[in-house]
Amino acid sequence: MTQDLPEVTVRPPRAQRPVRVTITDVGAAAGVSPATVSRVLNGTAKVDPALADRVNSAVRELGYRPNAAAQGLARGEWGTIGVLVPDLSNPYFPDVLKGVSAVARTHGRRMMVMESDEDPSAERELVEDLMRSCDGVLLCSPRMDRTEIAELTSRDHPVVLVNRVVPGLTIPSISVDFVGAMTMVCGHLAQLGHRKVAYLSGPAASWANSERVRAFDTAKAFGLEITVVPCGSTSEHGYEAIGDVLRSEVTAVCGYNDLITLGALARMRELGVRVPRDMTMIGFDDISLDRVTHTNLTTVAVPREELGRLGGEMLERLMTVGQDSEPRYARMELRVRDTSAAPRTTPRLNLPEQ
Amino acid sequence: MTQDLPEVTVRPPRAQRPVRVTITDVGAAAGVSPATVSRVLNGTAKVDPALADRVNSAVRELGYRPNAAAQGLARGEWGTIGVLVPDLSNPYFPDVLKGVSAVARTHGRRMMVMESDEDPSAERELVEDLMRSCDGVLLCSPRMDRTEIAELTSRDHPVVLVNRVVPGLTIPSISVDFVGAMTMVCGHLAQLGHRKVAYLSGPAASWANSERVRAFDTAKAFGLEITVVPCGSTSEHGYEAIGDVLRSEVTAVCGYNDLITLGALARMRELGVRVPRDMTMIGFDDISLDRVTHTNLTTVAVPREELGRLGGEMLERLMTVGQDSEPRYARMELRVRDTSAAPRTTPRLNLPEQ
DNA sequence: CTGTTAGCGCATTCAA
DNA sequence: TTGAATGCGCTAACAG
Repeated sequence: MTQDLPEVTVRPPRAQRPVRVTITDVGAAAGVSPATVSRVLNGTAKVDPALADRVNSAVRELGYRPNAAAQGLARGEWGTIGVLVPDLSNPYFPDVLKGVSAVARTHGRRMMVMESDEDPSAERELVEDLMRSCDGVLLCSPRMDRTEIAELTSRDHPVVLVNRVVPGLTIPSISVDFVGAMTMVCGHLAQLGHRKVAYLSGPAASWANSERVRAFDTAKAFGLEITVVPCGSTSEHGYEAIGDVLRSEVTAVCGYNDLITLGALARMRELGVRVPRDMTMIGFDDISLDRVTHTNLTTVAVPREELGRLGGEMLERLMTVGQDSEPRYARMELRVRDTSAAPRTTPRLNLPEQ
Repeated sequence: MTQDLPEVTVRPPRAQRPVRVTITDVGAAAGVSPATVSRVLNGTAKVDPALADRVNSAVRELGYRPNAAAQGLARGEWGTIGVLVPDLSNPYFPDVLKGVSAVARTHGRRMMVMESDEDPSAERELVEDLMRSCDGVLLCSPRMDRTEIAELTSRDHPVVLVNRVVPGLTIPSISVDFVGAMTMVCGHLAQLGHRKVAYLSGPAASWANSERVRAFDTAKAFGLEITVVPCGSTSEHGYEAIGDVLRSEVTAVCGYNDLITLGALARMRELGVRVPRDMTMIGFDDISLDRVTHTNLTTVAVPREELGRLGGEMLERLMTVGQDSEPRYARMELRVRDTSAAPRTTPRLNLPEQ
């Protein structure tokens, strides 16, 4: 030997991979066939209690855990559902996820989560990925257009839409009547005596946003004049967007969601605009941040966790029974609180725009 | 025929299951072997461009998507990482998830999410489930005790701890120096002249909480007297818990997190206690709700998304290189803003407790 | 460069 | 009741 070096000089840093204990190992240890182990573990068939005991001990001793991929392959089911959301930072979606997660576990399923980062063009690939790894998919507030949704749902893979309804397509969906909700808001404003209102709109690709906007046509009939201001989805967006609005003659501002409205509110306070004396502010979603913001925001309550639960249930039904359910709507509710009031001055007559 | 009923009277509502297009189907359609299809899809080996084209067309026409379970089984890898969090409603965790999700996709992995609902006894099973369906697992703020962590990580399955360090065990972890952070807070308070401070503590099983508490021993040496008040993790908890505190002589309140502190703050405002004039309030995490709350909270900034990213990276390394990395710490920072000030009155001398 | 073969770990036939 | 055999869909090692 030239050196004292051991035979194997370089041991490549082996990746930490589980030493797989298989069902065969368990069978061997318990002195039974793998099939019996499977039966004991799944309760698929009656097994001699004595054998069952031996199997169970072996399982415990070896720390055996069935390989989910193998089970999935053999059963033709992954035991997993997928959820796509636009943005995890938006408190709206974690609440939905919470609901989904709960029902998923109830049905013994795992939950895969993907985030599109508000990028419609990213959704397609993510959904495809979910489809090939999950038994069913929940699309939360998908930003893609109806053509893409139609295509994605045409492959017969269970899909449920949350927060989106695609007219003309019979896709199971659970949503909120956004038009109705925003109409209620407009009614509230009209009754208070508001005439000119600004709407801080949501993400461009958001269906929930365009639905809200649709409500304004009706509102017009009631004498409400609504200016749509491009905004976004975060409090920052609201904070930034409100500047121009203040230079207009509006007496009330509705935000696409609570975050936007609260952001705008913060800016207004900085500028000395008092709410609701000088300006009525209305949110959407009811993120129940009251305790945190000390702002009793007038808003529309959307049952986010329930949306998740109901969506999960629909998906479950779709996967097991294969029933095509109708679009459903969760209850929502206008919560009139402290940020809406009659405009201080009688609203001026509509002057011709210059 | 007795009736006009069709032959098959009752078609049992077949569950909607994907018609599985397999790699063999694609091969057949393209006139090549399944292996070749696999090769062009994975770029595993050089393939005649002509064949590749035919394969690609076939894939497109048939709408083929590889079965993730089968791939996982064949490759011995699921292409999935799992994340366990205590509570999705706590804005802290979605932010971490966002970071994890981002790096996961970077490495072509999917993300499985589970929630323990702050129940330490639920974690065990969830982690087991994650382990048998994911290549690696990220435990975020696990509530279980160190024994259980030790056991769970002893099976050689890649696990990374986020927001938790287990002394004595060499488990890769990414966390924040909570003791140091809280010590900075205490120093800040001491320098302002505070003597008696209340701490609204976090979830009982939270390690991050007990670490924060540990800092108070040091603080004692600097003359700070800190009362630990059981609280929780939500703004509601803070709102409820602050009542008793106000009846004591403390001049400053620290919360386990921003939510608690803001909840307490809301209650104090209701009661006419002015901040920071009458009371100094300090949070933790820096949930950057400023825009929303219009409260410039003095707090400790914790880089949540970065924690997720770094945790994900560590896990990735662990899975591929198998390198046992040291516990790492993310940078945090005391952000002194508008809710902390010197106590209005000179703090009274320490009177003997009665 | 390509096709054939042999598992991956499990559930589920089918016999015994 | 139990064991042996088969296949889920795919990748990888092997020949050609």
